[in-house]
This record gives sequence, structure tokens and C-alpha cells, in this order.
Amino acid sequence: MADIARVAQLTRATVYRHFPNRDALEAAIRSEALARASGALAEGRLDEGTALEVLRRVIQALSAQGMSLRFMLLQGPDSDPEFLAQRAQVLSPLVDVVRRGQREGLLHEDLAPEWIVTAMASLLVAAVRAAPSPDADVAEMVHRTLMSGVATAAS
Amino acid sequence: MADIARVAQLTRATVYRHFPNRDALEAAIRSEALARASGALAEGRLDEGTALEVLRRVIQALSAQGMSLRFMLLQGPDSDPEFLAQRAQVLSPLVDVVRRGQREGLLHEDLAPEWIVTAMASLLVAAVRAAPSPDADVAEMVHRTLMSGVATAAS
DNA sequence: TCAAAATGAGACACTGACGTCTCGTTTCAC
DNA sequence: GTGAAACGAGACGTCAGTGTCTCATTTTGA
Repeated sequence: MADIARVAQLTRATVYRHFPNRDALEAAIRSEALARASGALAEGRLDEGTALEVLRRVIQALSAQGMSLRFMLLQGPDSDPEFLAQRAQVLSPLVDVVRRGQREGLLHEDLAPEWIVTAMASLLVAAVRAAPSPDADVAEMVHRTLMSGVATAAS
Repeated sequence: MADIARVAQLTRATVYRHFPNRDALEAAIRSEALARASGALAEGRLDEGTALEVLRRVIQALSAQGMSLRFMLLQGPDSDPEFLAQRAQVLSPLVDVVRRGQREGLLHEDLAPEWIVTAMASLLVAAVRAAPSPDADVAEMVHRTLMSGVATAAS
């Protein structure tokens, strides 16, 4: 709490005037992260264009959020079940887009849609963490790596 | 420390008989993780076969370590500089393998070798975390996703 | 068997983080 | 200008985690 207050350029007491306790603040952070992710997905216009175009836009919108989504993007199954459920609810439309892409023959069908979304999120966080500078087009690199992989041809 | 002692089926006092303080225990954990990662890379026989074959073996060996390497695999640039340096030293031979693969035309040259290694580590941790059951061949899925991507054709 | 080492159990002081409170000051809106 | 709201600056009690210590018990190894 002291570190948060320092970063926010506030006194610790003032932080407690905004959030009654630490749990409430963490809940607000989680809620904010869910809202930002939801907004990024909306910005991706999940219904427009092919699944590949949607994924490119979604990656772009999510990477624009920087590190503020890393908590919600790479959550393991050992976290708060309620938050995990909300997270799954936010991400489920994206999973549906992946399913659509698989039906359209644009994405491999022998990979689980949930895994594809998880891989996207994982690469996204890794790329943003490796390059905190917002000017680099992290989104393009992630999209390229996720879609085509790193090899020049299938082995 | 109480949780660690409970998991280890020891008393908290006994844990302090093995490690003088919390910092020493964490240092031992980091050292153990570095040793396991180094062993996994040795198991990958970095000099045998093409870079693609090496990466397949390395992914196999690293995934066999389960979640014990997640700390060292997805470290950000905000960690202990000394540990980061040791980590880079352990992983640098793998980066060299990627460079070799790029020179041989097996890996795309417009992706940074460090990014390819980071992407591999990130996908590995995500996959193992999503499927803690050791029987599933997580390694194959990670290798496939990393090498060929999730799309059926380049966009 | 027996001595040494390792462990269990519990008490203890110390430290840092948490949350609350008060008072004085600053900022804002009308 | 003035009242209200927000903030700064502390002090304060509480509590959980850390590390130490002692003594009884168990386990190990020769």
C-alpha cells in the first residue's frame, strides 16, 4: 500500500479514503482490468471480417493496453474462482471467433480454441514485457509469431 | 515460510535449520531452477541435428520439468540483475542454436533470436500451466504452435 | 546398543504492513 | 470570499510473518 501511494503521489491515508482496505483495492484493479480487456475486445470488432483480421485487431488493441492486462491475461487455474469465471466470460467471445476461424479453414482445427487464445495472451504479455516501449509494433510481431510461427516451413 | 514447511511436512524451525533465512531459501530455489534448466538444455544436445530437432528436444526436456521452471522462464527485466545475468548465461546457448537455425534457413530471420527463445519459454509455461497433467504431450503442442503457428496459411 | 544428529513443539522478541484516527492545510466549486 | 471536500502528515494499535531459542523426542548410523 505504501508503494502504491508513492507511485500515485498520494499519502497512504488518502489511498484508504478511496479504497477501504487492500482487498477492495485489488478487487477494483481486477474489475478495471476486466473492463479494459472487454473494451479492447469491443475495439477489435469481433464480427467484422475474417477471424484472422479480427485477431490482428484484437492483438493490436490488447497490446495497446500495455502491462495493465498481464494479471488477467496469464492467470493460472489456482486463482480466485470468481475472477476466473469473469475472465472466462470476457474472453469467451474471442474463443468463439477462433472457432469460427477454424470452421472457415483459416485456423488449424487440431489445436484447441482455448489453447489458441491462451497462446495469444501468453505471447502478448511476453512481447510487451520484453519491449515496454510503446512505439515498437509489438502487435505485428505477436500476430506474425502466433499465425505463421517461427519456422520457414512445416517440419 | 509456514506454508513451505507445511508442504515439506516439516516444522518451521526445521526449515530454518536447513536455510538460515528466507533470502537463503529463495536463493537456493533460484539456483536449483538454473541447474534444472541447464540440465534440460544439456539433455537437448544442442549440437546434434538441425536447429529444429534441437528445439523439439529442448521443449520436451523443459516441459518435463513442469512448473518448477516457470519463475526463471518468464522473468521480466525488473528482477534481480544478478539472477537475470545468470539466466541469460544459461539460455544463451539456446539463442545461439536459434541463430544457427536462422543461418541455415530453417527459422525466419526477421524475428530476433531472443524473441524466439522468449516466445518458446512463454508458450511452454502457458501450456504446462494449462495442462498440469504430465501425460499429455504438451511438448508437441508447444513445438507445433511455435514452429508453424495456428493459421493454416500465411496471411 | 548407544551416541549423535535431526526433528517436533512451543515460546519469545522483533519487524513491517495494515487500518484507523486526528489535526492542519490545500483545493475546489458556487 | 466562503464553505465543503480532499489531501498531507503524522501518531497509534493491531496483527501476521520472521528469526531465535530451548527442551523433549525420534531417527540415524556405527
